Amino acid sequence: MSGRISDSTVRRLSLYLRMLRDLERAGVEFVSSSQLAEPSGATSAQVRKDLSHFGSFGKRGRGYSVEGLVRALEGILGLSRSWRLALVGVGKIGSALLGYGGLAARGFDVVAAFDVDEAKIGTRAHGLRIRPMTELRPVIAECGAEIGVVATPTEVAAEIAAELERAGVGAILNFAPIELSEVNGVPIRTVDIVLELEGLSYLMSEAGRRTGSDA
Amino acid sequence: MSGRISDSTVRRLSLYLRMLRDLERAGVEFVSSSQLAEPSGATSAQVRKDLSHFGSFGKRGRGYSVEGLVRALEGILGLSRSWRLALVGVGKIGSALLGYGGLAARGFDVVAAFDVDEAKIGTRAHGLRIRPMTELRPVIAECGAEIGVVATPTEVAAEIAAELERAGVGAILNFAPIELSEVNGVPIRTVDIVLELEGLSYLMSEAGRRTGSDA
DNA sequence: CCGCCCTTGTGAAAGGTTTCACAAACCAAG
DNA sequence: CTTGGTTTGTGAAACCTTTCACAAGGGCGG
Ligand SMILES: NC(=O)c1ccc[n+]([C@@H]2O[C@H](COP(=O)([O-])OP(=O)(O)OC[C@H]3O[C@@H](n4cnc5c(N)ncnc54)[C@H](O)[C@@H]3O)[C@@H](O)[C@H]2O)c1
Ligand SMILES: NC(=O)c1ccc[n+]([C@@H]2O[C@H](COP(=O)([O-])OP(=O)(O)OC[C@H]3O[C@@H](n4cnc5c(N)ncnc54)[C@H](O)[C@@H]3O)[C@@H](O)[C@H]2O)c1
Repeated sequence: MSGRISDSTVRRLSLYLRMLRDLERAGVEFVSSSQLAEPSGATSAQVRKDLSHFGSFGKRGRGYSVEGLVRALEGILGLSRSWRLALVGVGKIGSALLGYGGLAARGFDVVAAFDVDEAKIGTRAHGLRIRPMTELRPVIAECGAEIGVVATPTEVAAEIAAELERAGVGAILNFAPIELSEVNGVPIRTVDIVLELEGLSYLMSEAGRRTGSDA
Repeated sequence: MSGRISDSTVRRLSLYLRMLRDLERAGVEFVSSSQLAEPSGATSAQVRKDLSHFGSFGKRGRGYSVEGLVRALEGILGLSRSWRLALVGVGKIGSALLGYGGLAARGFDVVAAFDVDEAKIGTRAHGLRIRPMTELRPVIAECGAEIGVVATPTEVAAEIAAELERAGVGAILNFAPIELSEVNGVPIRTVDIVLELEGLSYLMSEAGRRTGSDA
């Protein structure tokens, strides 16, 4: 039980949790691994294997208690608490995030926002005052933000990530299309839209080549 | 050579291409697999293996011609042409995308935008007229958009994706936090920010548990 | 209490990806 | 032309993830 857990397992656990919360809201009491598998495109064996890394949560013949498994997964994923985010770069993507209710709804609260643009500093975006970069360290220390969000132009993204790490965040979410290397064990996840589009481009080209050259 | 190529290989090919384009702009003529590996966090062996699925592009003892490999990867990834995107849902995320120069710069042009909101229909966002949903099919057919982008509320995301597919797009990029199942071989990539944050939550909790319980 | 049906938890097998390690190839210098 | 230094391309090995398949356990009706 519980060695090093793969990224894809963690991903799926999040998806299971989503479904379980829906089931809980709907008043369902028990769920089987195969029902749980469906929405995430996994198999029932995979659900059981994923869970087995962390313990034994089901009742044979009966399935999993929805409520019990929700609590268990929240514990495993660290979602029984809420997390505080510090956003750097209140441009197009940064503003979209500030206005996105889906974050707070799932326990991710943006508690501070920073920018270099003098015109933006001091103004409010979605109820949050935009602060100058000079306040990054003290404010992050004070409000105890655990996750830093990089939404600045690509050229400065690496520098901002380093700055956030020095300011004490425990993880970074990056929107700049650049591979940031994690330092000091601070994990970094990059949301790279262009990379996703290029993946789709490959698949479409591949499909075209196959149908085009077969005959 | 060339069986089914894994997702992670395609991902890395995109990253290699990015670096190669920078090198080309900088006037570098040759590059070795180890130089190419660095920025994407891969190993030189991985670079060579990735490329070997598609052919033989290097010169032993010398490395890869930057220009040659750029062209080769553009061909493989389908990036020697540009792609047309149709955006559905011009809200916070949709607007951010419309204003994002990084898409067009990399050959992804948003050529049509759709919404149900009467207040938005007819207005222009970043030079593009926002169209009613009734025009989805004819306009996509007419302008030949290959990629559909779903930026609507989660509740309607699946329906919109199906609509896009019926309208004839060859791939879908989805921003709603829901796992959409691909139909008719139309690939779907979901950008799920909350899932990324939950992955970070897991890693931070895990780190806490390890340092917390060890002694 | 018994027997039946159902579903879990999990070793073992299969399948896939990454790393290793080295022969083959290329260039440049002498 | 030969030698030496360098880097590719690639089977084989190591590693990791997913799938298989079944014994073990639990509930329920009789
Ligand atoms: N807009 C999108 O839809 C989109 C999509 C994918 C990726 N991205 C990426 O996200 C990042 C931001 O994109 P955007 O479109 O929001 O850009 P933007 O120009 O709208 O916003 C960038 C913001 O960062 C601020 N900034 C610049 N330098 C800074 C610094 N050194 N410190 C702090 N703040 C600084 C700017 O003042 C601005 O407010 C870019 O890397 C972009 O490639 C954007
Ligand atoms: N805002 C963010 O930063 C953010 C981040 C991650 C994910 N998302 C996801 O992206 C999606 C859009 O989020 P948003 O913040 O832009 O929301 P939003 O409410 O700002 O925009 C949604 C837009 O979709 C339009 N719309 C609604 N129903 C429609 C329909 N049936 N057909 C066509 N258009 C329709 C609305 O009129 C609106 O313009 C949501 O699924 C959200 O969960 C948003």
